[in-house]
Amino acid sequence: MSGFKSDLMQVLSERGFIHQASDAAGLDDLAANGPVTAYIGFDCTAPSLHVGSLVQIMTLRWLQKTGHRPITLMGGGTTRVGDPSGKDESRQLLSYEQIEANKLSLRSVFAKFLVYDSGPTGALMIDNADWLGSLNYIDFLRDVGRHFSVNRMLAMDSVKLRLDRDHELSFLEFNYMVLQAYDFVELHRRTGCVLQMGGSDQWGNIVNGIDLGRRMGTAQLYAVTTPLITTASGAKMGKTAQGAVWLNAEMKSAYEYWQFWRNTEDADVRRFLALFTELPMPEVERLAGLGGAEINEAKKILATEATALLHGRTAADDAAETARRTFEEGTLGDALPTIAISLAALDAGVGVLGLFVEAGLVASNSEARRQVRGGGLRVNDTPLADEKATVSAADLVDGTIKLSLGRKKHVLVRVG
RNA sequence: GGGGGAGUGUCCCGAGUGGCAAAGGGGGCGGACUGUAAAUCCGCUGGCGAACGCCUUCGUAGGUUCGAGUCCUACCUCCCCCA
Repeated sequence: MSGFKSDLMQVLSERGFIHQASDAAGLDDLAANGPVTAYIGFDCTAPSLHVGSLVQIMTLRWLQKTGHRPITLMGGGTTRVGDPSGKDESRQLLSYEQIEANKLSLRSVFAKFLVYDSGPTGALMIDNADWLGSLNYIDFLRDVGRHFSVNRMLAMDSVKLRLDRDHELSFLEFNYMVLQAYDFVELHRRTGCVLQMGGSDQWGNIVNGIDLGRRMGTAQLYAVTTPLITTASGAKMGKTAQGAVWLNAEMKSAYEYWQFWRNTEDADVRRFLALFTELPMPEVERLAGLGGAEINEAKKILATEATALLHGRTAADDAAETARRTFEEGTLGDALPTIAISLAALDAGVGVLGLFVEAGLVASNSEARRQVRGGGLRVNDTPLADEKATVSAADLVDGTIKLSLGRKKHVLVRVG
């Protein structure tokens, strides 16, 4: 597995980032001899990235740390077309305004993981709308389109999936791979970029880019894909009941993010420590080797380290401390989610069902009712037996009321 | 253009003789057991309501009927066969 000369390939391979590589030895040589410029493309289909994209971001981070230059390519252009890879139905087209809004919202996250400056390894943020938006159709077909064989395109997994299942693949989407391939060539011309990385579902698209590059006379280009991260139980990473585990702080607090990692399955601890923290590998091995209940210590470290990368060390420590107080001492931590309620309303008495809805712990009064019947709701750690109950100022403990759904989710109510 | 088939609880897949808030899975949430894990077992899984109950829901819009997911008409979308 190891035996790489370059720090880049050595690190990526030993930490489990590499799923496939087009010419690992060639890339290793290149990376050992000087800075390599590499990019990963990001769709602008949502206002935030979620943990599913974290592998890609970490890949770029390691790339930069080992002395190379990362490019985050925003798919401002390609998102207008829509990537059919891995989807068996086409998505709703997003409006240009939506795409722009998403793009702006995504940017902030990258700056936490990468250093953007003008130095030789300074990261670049580029938008493929810069060139895709102004393409001339005829010129594009003559220059780029002639290098694509429809025969081969039809054999691509992303296309075949749709055809085999009799699902529609629009001509629009059929062009996606052409545009992405062209991106690679264009980025090579503009920045000397020779490596494209991405999730394993992007393999076909990336290799197409390499191919197009050869036909259009670029230098040798390279591909590396990362494994699709699923939990040991087979579930896709990043989706929870509350929705995706978002990276933007306003959509997922540091505390909730910490909790997400804290609840990692035992069998995933080693893999996740390697992928989502920067702890040295010997330390990762030591932590992953902890048996029985001790593995919980490793999970806490995983949670704190992963949270620190995204939200900063202070917020991570704070989240860890809040969790410790909440779960190990049974007291309250100050990073728990909080809602405010007016003193007047409290004096009048507030129905518990509505309060749990307001706290965001349940979606509706009906759901709250059901949870009460199932014994899932607690006020100040006392199981709620009566759905008609109200809370008042008398329930304040040190100025707060603690609402809980299940063992793990807590929201504090404060007067304000 | 002609003929045939399909669209179901807005998470997904899927049964459904005119009485249906609609079978069954998966997923999710909660409970028990644990280590804030996994596995297992149990409960819940449209909204409002303290409650009898009321409202909304089966591609869309009309119609027949005491009553429509189910029957009729038109339309939309998709699939298959023929041209």
